[in-house]
Amino acid sequence: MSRTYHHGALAEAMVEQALTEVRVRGADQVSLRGIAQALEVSPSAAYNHFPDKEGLLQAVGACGLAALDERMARVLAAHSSDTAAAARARFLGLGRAYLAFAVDETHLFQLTFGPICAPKHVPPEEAGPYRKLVASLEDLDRWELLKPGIRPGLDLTVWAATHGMATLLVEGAVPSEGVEGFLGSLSRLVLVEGAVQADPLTFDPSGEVAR
Amino acid sequence: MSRTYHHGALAEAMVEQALTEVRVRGADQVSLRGIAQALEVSPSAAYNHFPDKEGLLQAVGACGLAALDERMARVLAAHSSDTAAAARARFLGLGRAYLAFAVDETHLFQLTFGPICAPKHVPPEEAGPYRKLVASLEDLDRWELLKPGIRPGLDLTVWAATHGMATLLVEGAVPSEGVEGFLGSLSRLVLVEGAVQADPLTFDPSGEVAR
DNA sequence: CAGACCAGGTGAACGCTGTCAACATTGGAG
DNA sequence: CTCCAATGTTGACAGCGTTCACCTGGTCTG
Repeated sequence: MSRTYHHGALAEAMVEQALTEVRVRGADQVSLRGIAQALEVSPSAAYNHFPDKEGLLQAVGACGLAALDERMARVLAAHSSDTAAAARARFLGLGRAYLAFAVDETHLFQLTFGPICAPKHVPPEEAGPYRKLVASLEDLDRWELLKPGIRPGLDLTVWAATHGMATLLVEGAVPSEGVEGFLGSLSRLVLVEGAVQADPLTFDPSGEVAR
Repeated sequence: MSRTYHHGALAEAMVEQALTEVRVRGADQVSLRGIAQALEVSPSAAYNHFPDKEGLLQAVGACGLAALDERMARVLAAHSSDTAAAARARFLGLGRAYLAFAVDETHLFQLTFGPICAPKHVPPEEAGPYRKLVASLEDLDRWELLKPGIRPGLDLTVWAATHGMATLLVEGAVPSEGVEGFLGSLSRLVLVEGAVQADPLTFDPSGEVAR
């Protein structure tokens, strides 16, 4: 029906539209004008809500970070019991969630961790994904599932490994079949032997991106 | 000194000009027209040598890969002796070279491993940096410096960790002071204890970019 | 040695982009 | 009821990548 002169929630609508366009075509293929046109709005309307195009894309990137965080939160919720097996499952599940996000939200991942957005994020120590990783490692430590003597600096190293594997997947340098091998190898480096994994550790890749 | 009508080596000159502009301003801040202007040449002249702007940038990205490879080659040359200590030094030196490249050639690194160039590279198994890493790990294995049972998949994991740390540095998510801590932690995961590192392992960050 | 050839240059033009300044519209507070 | 601040519009600008028709001049051929 005939749009009123004032849209009412243009900022949110623009982020949402930009989000869907980023997901299918990639961040550098979306144009402010295109988004405005899709919303039947003048191109310059955006400047009432965002300082510039980068500002809009940064908002989209924040959505990407939130979506990743939510995937990881789902993993934690799915393995919340207080057992050694669950601690292992959380650790591997978090890694799998991170990599799954990279694989099936390639463009969004690239924007979220690319040059436009990365410098604008809150410092990683305060961001959800990193904190979840750290907590998971502390858990493993409590259950004495970590190899002895490797704790110092482990957070950063595991994060770098996972994030690096994600970017290699995104760049197409490694096929997505390599994910399980990577997780296996990482486990071999970090986890104590024995305690063969008990539960299936499946992760549902339901592709919802929040807000 | 009036330039002749035909430049003679426009392709190389454009790549070089683009390279220096990428290094200082970043790939998405360089324009074909700007490069042409700097070379006192018509903007459309580029299309005699490159299919489009991406083609030119891909050539620049290839230079970046070559520069990284050369840094790593220098490390190997500096620790070429056939001893266990040298094998260790090569491993750590390669990692340090990779990270040093990311730190002081941030923009070039981003282009080289970004969406424009990454898909165009030769498969990593044939590229210099990855092969050098693999060779280094095989070396460590020969000297029995690797922790037992971790060999399968190690190449990919160590590569991912190093590349991931490099991207975190580039994104500013981790300060460059974290490099040594990372290398220490990675060593702790991968290398057998004892054999404290003997030689200083310094790496000269002389900032030459080839070609 | 004339002349054609063609790789490699030019210039103008097109459509697209992000951005801005000046103006229009309107819901809601006083 | 009035006015205002928030929000949208219009028109313009400069710069971008890209294309097309044309021009230049060294090299090879008859």
